[in-house]
Amino acid sequence: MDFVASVVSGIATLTQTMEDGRRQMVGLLLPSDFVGRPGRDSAAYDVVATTDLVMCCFRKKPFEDLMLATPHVGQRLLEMTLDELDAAREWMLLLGRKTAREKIASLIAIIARRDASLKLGAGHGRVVVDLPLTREAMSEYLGLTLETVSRQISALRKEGVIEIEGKRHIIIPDFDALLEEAGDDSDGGFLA
Amino acid sequence: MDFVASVVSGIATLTQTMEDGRRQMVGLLLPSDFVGRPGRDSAAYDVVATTDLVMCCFRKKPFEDLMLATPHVGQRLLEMTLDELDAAREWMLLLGRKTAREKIASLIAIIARRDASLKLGAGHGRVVVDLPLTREAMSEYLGLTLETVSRQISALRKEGVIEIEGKRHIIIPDFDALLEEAGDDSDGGFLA
DNA sequence: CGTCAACTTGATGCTATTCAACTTTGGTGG
DNA sequence: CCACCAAAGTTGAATAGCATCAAGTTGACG
Repeated sequence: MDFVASVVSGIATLTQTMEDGRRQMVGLLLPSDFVGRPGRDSAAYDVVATTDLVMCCFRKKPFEDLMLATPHVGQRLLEMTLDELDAAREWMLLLGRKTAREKIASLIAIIARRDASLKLGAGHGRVVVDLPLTREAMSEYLGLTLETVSRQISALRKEGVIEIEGKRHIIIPDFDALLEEAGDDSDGGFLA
Repeated sequence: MDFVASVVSGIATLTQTMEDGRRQMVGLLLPSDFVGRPGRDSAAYDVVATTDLVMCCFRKKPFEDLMLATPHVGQRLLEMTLDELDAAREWMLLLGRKTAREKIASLIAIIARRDASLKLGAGHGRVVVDLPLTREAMSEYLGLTLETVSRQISALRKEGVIEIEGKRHIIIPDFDALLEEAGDDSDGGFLA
């Protein structure tokens, strides 16, 4: 990787893979997210585009020069990295302690919040989301199998926590009810 | 938190807690690690000292001024944060995809590496470690119950992967064999 | 209209949790 | 010095929850 980049549109994922093929997503790159590390030529993760993707790329060397020249840029990058670290820690709580059901509810809430923060207007009532991920990608995000993901989504649907149109289009009649299922304490920080 | 700080000696943990009391460790602070975030007055995590602890503290405001004055400091802090992010991602793989046995082996390996990197001389043969954590703290690190931690440690002992003296003192007769149990691909990056 | 990928659903088994009893260790005061 | 106690750790039995294996179903596209 000789580049650093910023996601303009589309979605990419960062995943780690074990020798025997087990995979865990460790980063979900949505528009406005930053990729790559100045200062190291890492390649420890697979970066995979899951949709058509437009990224704004910079060669690493000139970018590093820019950082030295304008401390403001480095400042901003540190802030973004700290936000990512916070998100990673929230994610660790999810992976280590939440049930399959809570994991699914959390993921839907995270995605809903992410694209509410773009489209403006959070709202606690009726919310509509398009899942940008396949069931398999969700399972890699959540540390589950894709079958369990499918089952839990069905369960949430049957109990009226979510409604589904097609395969990816989700309607959340009551966002607070979803958060309840996610096990997050109410209104929880707008991290991711 | 009006401070930022650096751990001098002793050990502290960063944990998140759910309403119902489930806890997940999200940071293990060993000597040389940095705590706190310039730019935000976070308090989303519990910071708990698990041993006697000496930290080198700075009031946040002057520290931020220092960062603006000397870009080098910000630079270094960004590097450290990116390292932490890498460690967090490794940790996510552990939480999401590893078995209880692999988790335990991984934790022992991580700790062994951490204090080998201080004491110098990695070595692949016989290694000795003192676990700085209780079984409960380990279970919070690994996303397991303390009973499972205890059982898996016993299992590794019975199979000769590790030897135990007292409760915390561990001898690793063959470090590579331990790594094998950890499921990490051989020699895996020296991240944590 | 056939095909393929994504998804759903069912049956079964295994891993880690839960609940519970017990053992070991280190520290404290009689 | 040692008996006692609490904290830490171990071990067992039963159970729950998720994984695995195995068919199906749906929907988009050629």
